[in-house]
Amino acid sequence: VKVTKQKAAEHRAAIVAAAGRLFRESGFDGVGIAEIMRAAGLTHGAFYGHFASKEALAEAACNHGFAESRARLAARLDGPDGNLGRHVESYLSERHRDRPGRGCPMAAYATEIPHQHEALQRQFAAGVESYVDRLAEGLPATAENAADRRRRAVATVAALVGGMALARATAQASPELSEEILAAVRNQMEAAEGS
Amino acid sequence: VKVTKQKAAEHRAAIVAAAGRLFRESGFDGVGIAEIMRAAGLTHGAFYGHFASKEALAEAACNHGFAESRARLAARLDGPDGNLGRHVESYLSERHRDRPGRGCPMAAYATEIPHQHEALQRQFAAGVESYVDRLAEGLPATAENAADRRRRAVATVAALVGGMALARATAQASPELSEEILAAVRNQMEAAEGS
DNA sequence: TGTACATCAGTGAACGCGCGTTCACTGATGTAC
DNA sequence: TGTACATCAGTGAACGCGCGTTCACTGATGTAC
Repeated sequence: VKVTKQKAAEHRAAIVAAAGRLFRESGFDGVGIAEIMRAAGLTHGAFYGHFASKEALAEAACNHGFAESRARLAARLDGPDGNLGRHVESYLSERHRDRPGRGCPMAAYATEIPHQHEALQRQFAAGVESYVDRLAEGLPATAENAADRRRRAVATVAALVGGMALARATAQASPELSEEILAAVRNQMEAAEGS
Repeated sequence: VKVTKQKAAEHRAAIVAAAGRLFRESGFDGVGIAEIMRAAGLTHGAFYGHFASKEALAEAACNHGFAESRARLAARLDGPDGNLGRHVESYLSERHRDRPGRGCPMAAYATEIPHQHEALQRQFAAGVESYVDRLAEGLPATAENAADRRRRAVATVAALVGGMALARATAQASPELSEEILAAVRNQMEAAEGS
């Protein structure tokens, strides 16, 4: 059942996309190859024609997720009347909270990364680095120097990721607390930007 | 091989303690019953005399971890010259980063919680709630009203948890980035407290 | 206080299921002529 | 341009391992007399 080279390439992309979504929704260890392949419209046997292992797929999916995430960040910072506040609003939204499969890889993976293999940890660290870089670029250029902007970018990312991770962790058991977390971090970011 | 009722109670406590450490180090799905029981000095067969399931143990371990964590928080806020800054320093330390097994359950578990069973999600949410409550109590009482203090407490927890989770996730692959994250969040908290 | 016996915490083998991975096979693709 | 054939993406059964859970058994505990 050989298929066109183009079809095969599309299949590979579909596998990465499905894995990216499912891994973010259920964790690396919470989804199996069979489920991912089903979501990609194939059977599990075809998997090893595209990737050497589940680990290799996790790396590709992580990488792809960060690329998407950076693109969204860039669009919000650079778009018409784009700015940091706009990004904060959509990052700390209920929509983002409730759709982890399409959201930030940091908020989805953070606490699992230390338990994963080294190559994936490197992918993740590179993703964080690139995300911070992009955010630092987008910060309003005030009198502060580059090092200060970088510090602010890092601290902002930490607050966003922590807020989203906790909002998701509490969403089911305590929707009020979850909402409160999102609002409190949004509020804090506004205050910090104002100062 | 029946043992004293007291011994049995000690065994149960040892199981919870071992589970609390191992779950925080490797995640709920990253450690098996056998490993936990070995760490507690017993064999795996004895487990079901103490707990109904691995899920039930996870709940007990989560609960216990939050209790420890709250006690530490209270000690740092109330102790001699204790204050928020003191807590921030030790929370965002390399020592805390490198010993997740004895550290904050939120920073250890946050992104795994949504994939776990409902009872555990409730335990976790209750733990977050109690941690926030305790921190809000410890905030310097300025002119701001109770709602403002609560918001600040929530935002502070989010920044601490996000910072620690990201510092851990990047520690292996990029120690510089990991250290930078801890420093940036510490810096931001000082600035916020100063204002 | 001493003795007989029921209780029950702990042991270790075994079960069953899920999941990552392998493999023999299929049949469409794309190339050599 | 048409035909024969090697290639190789995809299929689905099967393997092997780890892990949560069960169970028959052991022997010390603690209770009834």
